[in-house]
Amino acid sequence: MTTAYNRKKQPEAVRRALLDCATKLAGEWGLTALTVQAVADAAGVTKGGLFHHFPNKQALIDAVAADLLDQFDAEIDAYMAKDDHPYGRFTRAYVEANFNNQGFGIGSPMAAMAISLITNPDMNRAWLKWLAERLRRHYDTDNAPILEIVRLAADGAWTAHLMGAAEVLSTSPDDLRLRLLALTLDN
Amino acid sequence: MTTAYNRKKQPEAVRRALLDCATKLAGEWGLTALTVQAVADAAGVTKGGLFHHFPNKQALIDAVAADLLDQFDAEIDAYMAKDDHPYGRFTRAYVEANFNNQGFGIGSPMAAMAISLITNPDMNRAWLKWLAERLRRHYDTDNAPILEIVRLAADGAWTAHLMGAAEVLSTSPDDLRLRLLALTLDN
DNA sequence: TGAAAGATACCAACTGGACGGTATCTTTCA
DNA sequence: TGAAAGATACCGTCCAGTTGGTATCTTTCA
Repeated sequence: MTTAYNRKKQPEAVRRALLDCATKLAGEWGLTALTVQAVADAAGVTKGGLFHHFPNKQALIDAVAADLLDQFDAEIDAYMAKDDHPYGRFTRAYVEANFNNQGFGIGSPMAAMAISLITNPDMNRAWLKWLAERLRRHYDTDNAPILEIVRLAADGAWTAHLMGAAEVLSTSPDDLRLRLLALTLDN
Repeated sequence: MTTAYNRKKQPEAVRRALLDCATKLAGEWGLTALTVQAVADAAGVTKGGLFHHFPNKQALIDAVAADLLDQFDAEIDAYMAKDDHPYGRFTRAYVEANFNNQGFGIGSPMAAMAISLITNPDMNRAWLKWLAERLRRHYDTDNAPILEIVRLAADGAWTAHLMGAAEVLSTSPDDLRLRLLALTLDN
C-alpha cells in the first residue's frame, strides 16, 4: 500500500486532488453530506493531511466554489469569443454554458456540486457578485427583458435536469437550447 | 407551566403544529440545519413527543413535503378556475403561483423550505411525479415549446429571488410576471 | 353506568455514533 | 538540519433515536 508517507511529496498535486475529490463527492452526495474524512480518504490522504492544506472545512468549500466559478467564467468567455453578433452575445454564451455537459451544464459532474453552492446561503454571494459584474459589463448588449427571460429559462432548464426532470420535459435539451438561442436574435 | 403532558390531549393539533413549525424553521434556517429538537421545542412538545407522531426525521420531512405540494396544487387549481382562455391556462396558473408571495411564490415564507425539498435528491420525486401528471393532464392546452420556456423561466425567477438575486435582475418581479403571461397568449 | 383495563399521548434522561477540529509525532527533502 | 508534509490518536459537541416511564383518553363488561 502506497501511502502519502512513502511516495514523493507533491503538495500541489495533493491540494488539487483534495479540491477535485471534494467537488466530486459533493456532486454525488450533496454539500450537506460532505465530510472532511470522506474527502481525505478519496484523495488518499488522512484528515490531518487535509487540515494541513485547509485550515477548516469552510475554507475547503470556499476554495471549491472559487474554482468552479473561475471555470464557468472562462467558459463564458470562450463562447463569447466565437460569437460576432453583438446583441445578446453574453446571453447566448450563458445559454451555451448552461447546456454544455462538458463543463457545468446539464449532465456534467460538476452540476450537482454547483447547485449546492447556489442554494447554500453563505455560498451564493460569490455567484451573485459575479453575475452582477457580468450584467454591468454587458449592459449595452444584453439588457433587454427578453434576454433576461432567456437566461432565467436556461437556469430553469439547468435546475430541472439536475432534478432529473429530463423525462418530464416535453422539449429535448438540444431543442430547448436552439429555441432559447433563437429568442436572442430577433430584436 | 402548562406542558402538553398535563393539558388536554389533542394529537391532531400537535401533529399540525409539528408540521407547521418544521416548515417555518426549515424556511428560516434551511432543511440542513433543521433539528428535531428545535421542531419539538417550537411546537411545545418534547423530542419524545415528536417521535410519537413521526417514526423518524425523514418521515417528518416527507410529511411536510406532501403538505406543501398539496397547497401548491390547490393554488394552481384556483388560478386555473379564474382563467377562461384554454391555451396556456396551466402555464399561466403556474406562473402566477410562482410569483404569488402569499403562497409559495417569490418572497413567501414557504419558498426557502420548498427549494430545500426540491434540491434534496431523495425528496424531489413527489414533485416530479406531480409535474408529470399535470403536464399529461394539460397536454392539449400547454404542450407548446414556448410555454415550456415560460414555465422554466418562472422556475428560474423563483430560484433567483430565493437566492437574493432581486437586485441583480434588471426586470422587476411584476414586470417579469406580466411579460411571461404575455408570452402565453400569442399562439 | 361506572370502574377497571387497555390504548394512546407525551415526557425526561440517556445512548451511541458521526463529525469537525487539535495536539503531537514521524517522514521527507531542500 | 529544520521546515514543510503528512500520520495517528484523541477530544468535545451535536443530534437522531431509544428506553422506560407517567398522564389522559377510550373501550369493555359486570
